[in-house]
Amino acid sequence: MINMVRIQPNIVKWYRINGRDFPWRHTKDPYKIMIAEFMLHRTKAEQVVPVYSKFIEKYPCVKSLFMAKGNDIKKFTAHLGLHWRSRHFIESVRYIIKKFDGKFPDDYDELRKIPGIGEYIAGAIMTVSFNKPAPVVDSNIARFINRYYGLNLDGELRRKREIIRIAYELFKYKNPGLFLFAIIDFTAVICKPRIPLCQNCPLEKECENTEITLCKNKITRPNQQQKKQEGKKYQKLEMDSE
DNA sequence: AACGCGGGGTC
DNA sequence: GACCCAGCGTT
Repeated sequence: MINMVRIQPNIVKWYRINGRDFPWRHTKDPYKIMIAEFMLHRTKAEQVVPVYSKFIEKYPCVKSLFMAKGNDIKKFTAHLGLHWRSRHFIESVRYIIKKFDGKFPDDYDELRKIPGIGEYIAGAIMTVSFNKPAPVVDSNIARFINRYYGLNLDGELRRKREIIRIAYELFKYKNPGLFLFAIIDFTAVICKPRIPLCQNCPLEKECENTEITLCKNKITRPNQQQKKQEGKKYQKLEMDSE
């Protein structure tokens, strides 16, 4: 059996104190979430902020983007790389207008049919915009699940059945959209790819990561100085009692 | 299941 | 230099 009683409240609690703030976190509008996620595709969030803000200013809704010229849209993605993504901005709203009369469906499988929307973005819209659980798995969430439950899987973690199943269970939280933002920041700052800050982790006690002992003994020891400096910014949290 | 994509930052 | 980033479409 999977133990996940305290995971979400603790990650959310950590997030309320230490989380990052981004403009797309102040809306539930599925259009804006979609635009943000298109831009965040393999791209650092900090890099997306100015581009997103200007884009939403110019194209605040589905219809305004539908009327836009392709060349004008390309100017926005020019500084983000992966230029083929500009197709998504154009074709997604065409599809939404044609098939859904401009209104986003609150259904995972229907969202998946929109050009440019894959499993992750469909899940993000379901949780953030519609407050419904979905199996949202990005590379960070996959890494967290693999570590915390000591699964020791390797390869393409995001597509492993077991990881997707656990992610779905995790997102059956009362506020799945909030949990998404929280776990994204938590995995970016604490349970990060290299040298996770285990000593600042509110979940350390119940974490079954075998990688951690390896990390503590071998990898992080030469970097104690670095870890201490980073650790100062984040208070260790007590476990939730609920 | 594996691969390419890209500018921009970090280590 | 090597590696990573709120993934997706293609093969």
